[in-house]
Amino acid sequence: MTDDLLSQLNPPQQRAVATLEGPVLVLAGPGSGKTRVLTHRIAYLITVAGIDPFHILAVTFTNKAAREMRERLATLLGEAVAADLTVGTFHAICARWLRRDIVHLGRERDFVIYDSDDQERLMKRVLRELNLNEKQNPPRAILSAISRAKNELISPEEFARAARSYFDEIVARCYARYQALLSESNALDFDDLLGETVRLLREHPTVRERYQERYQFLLVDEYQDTNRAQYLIVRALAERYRNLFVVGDEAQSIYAWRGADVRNILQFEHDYPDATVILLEQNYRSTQAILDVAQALISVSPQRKYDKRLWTTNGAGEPVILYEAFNDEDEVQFVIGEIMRLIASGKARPGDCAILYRTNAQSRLVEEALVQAHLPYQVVGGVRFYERKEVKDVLAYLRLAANPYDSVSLQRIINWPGRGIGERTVTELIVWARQLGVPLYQALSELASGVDNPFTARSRAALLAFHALIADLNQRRAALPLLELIDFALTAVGVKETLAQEYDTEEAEDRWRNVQELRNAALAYLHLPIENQLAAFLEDIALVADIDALDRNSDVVTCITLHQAKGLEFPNVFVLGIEEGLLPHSRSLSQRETLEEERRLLYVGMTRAQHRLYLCYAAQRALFGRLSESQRSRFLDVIPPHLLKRAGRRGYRATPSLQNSMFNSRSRPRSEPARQLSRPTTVTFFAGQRVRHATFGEGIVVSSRLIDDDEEVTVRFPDRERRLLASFARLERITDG
DNA sequence: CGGGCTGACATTTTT
DNA sequence: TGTCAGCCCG
Repeated sequence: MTDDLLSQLNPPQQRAVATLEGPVLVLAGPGSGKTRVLTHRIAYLITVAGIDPFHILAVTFTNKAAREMRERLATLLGEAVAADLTVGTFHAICARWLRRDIVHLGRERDFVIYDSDDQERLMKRVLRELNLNEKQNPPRAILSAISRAKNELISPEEFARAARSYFDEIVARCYARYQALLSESNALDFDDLLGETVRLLREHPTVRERYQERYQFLLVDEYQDTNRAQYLIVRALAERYRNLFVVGDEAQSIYAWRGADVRNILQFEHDYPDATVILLEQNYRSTQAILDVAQALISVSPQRKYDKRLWTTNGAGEPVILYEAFNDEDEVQFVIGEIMRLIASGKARPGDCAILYRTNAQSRLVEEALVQAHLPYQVVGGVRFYERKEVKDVLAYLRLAANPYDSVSLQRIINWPGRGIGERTVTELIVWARQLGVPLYQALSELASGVDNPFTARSRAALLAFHALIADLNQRRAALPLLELIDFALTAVGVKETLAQEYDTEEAEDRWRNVQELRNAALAYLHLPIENQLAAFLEDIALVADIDALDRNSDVVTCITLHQAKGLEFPNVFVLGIEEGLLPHSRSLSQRETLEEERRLLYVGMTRAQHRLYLCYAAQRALFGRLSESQRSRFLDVIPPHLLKRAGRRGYRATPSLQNSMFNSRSRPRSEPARQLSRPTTVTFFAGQRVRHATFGEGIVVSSRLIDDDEEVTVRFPDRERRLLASFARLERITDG
């Protein structure tokens, strides 16, 4: 067994697996087998060092990774051993710990977890209460400021003290009220799961020691993407035994925008001077051609403390293709055509292909084209199942059954289905509850007991009926198995009838199917004790990520954002929209750090590819359904041309309109002149476009093709069709309006 | 109170 | 392109 575990590994991997004690930092380049190292190390700890799996904690970046790791270990060591390990994401692990120990912080263990939609609803309520305008104070912006504060463990009071700007003052007031309402609702948001855990470990030495004793061996994956709170959790746990094993790659740090701090990994050696540092540089995933391109891109990155040099024995492989498209439609058509070609020639199956993009919005066009081509596919992300309205509405009832103080859920369905409680009445209820200083649900209870209240008899009756419904659900929770509870709720609420009434037949059926799917998901929880079923169900739903649903076993094309693609690999990878403003994204251009993160994002995308990598960009792209010109990304300009094989509209460069060229020259910093490859300038036309010719007048473009470095455009003029060379004809585009 | 219409406006990435 | 807030009317 021991020999087995090490014999399949290269020397640095072996060191990483066999260095059992003390802090270890593994810098693992993409495709260098870090997952294998992690699982083998755990197996080694258990079988060779005789460590009880009970004492091992492994933190992964996604639930899916956790599940896969546990499965692999079950194969290596058996189900029973794997079951004793603690494996999960920071959020899932913290949620579990808090269920057990949050009482030490003076809170209830049946808390609900608020997702970003819940957070936004709560923040809107806060703004209304504080008489703040939603337009001037966007809830999302305020929430993101609060999230940043929470990641740094800054309390509302501290935030208020440090506030310097007007915006910070606003945020400070919102933060305080937001936190009060969360607590009143017996709810935690994502950041609280981490922050409250830090507080628990900090403020309660006996609890901290208990966890330190339990988790004597710690493993943390994707360490470059941990935030301050996660760093503190790890530090607190590792304090005693110092058996801390972290794996990461600074070049793949892509989550600074949500609080990840790359300094955590860069300063590991400072935090733990006795750390063993291991570099994994042999790549087992990609061809040399792919690595060369990726290396060219990342070598320009300024901050690289650990300069890994990836190498492989895989051979050169096929050249990386750069496709220059007329527009986004053309780009997608090329990708589909290429996938079909690969499949037809037996070089690939649909499941070997992945289409990567920067923003979810780009997936629409891709999806449409895949449908048209009859290619099977899956889109990761986009409209999430558990965020669909009908699903969240039903969930709101279940959440109230678990915790009636959940005010966001209560407000969500207090009038769904319509039961005569309008906006006016809801506002009145909120104001009244605040006067009484109690959560909304308790205000309803007060109402039932007949105290003085501001409601009309009609409103009061409606509110009481609603209160009775929730109280009933809440009572049945303890006695009913989850499935029966759900069925009871669906019937009592009249969900099916409500959907039938709200939507036309087809959509109502669609939505009802989604509700049924939610019900099916509950089947997995029936083996638990009845009193735990609902809580476990709700918690898992709150913490699932899109990527968790990714199915690598089905033979379908995967469409996915660059962020979600981290950690995955595919034989054939297509990266779309490598254009200024999209990748790098326009929101990242103003700061060096955010811009560099975009570079790493593309690096992550490129290094997902095993055999074939296609890089694509388009000269025109529909944005909000409006056509706009784009320029190839600066990231492409640092790749030596000989590493790329160009395809498509070769030599194309957009002829910017006057407005565009003004915009471009202004938006590009003077200190950084535009890097341009020397390419002939041509003009691009596409079918259907209206054009004007000095002699022939107005016409419509029928088709267009490239001849050498010029473009032949066929245009139908009033008299007849003519073929023109774009460089001579001086065709003028006619734009409507 | 509820339904329907319109116009404004927004999109980065996600546990 | 799609969503959502705000307005009007029954």
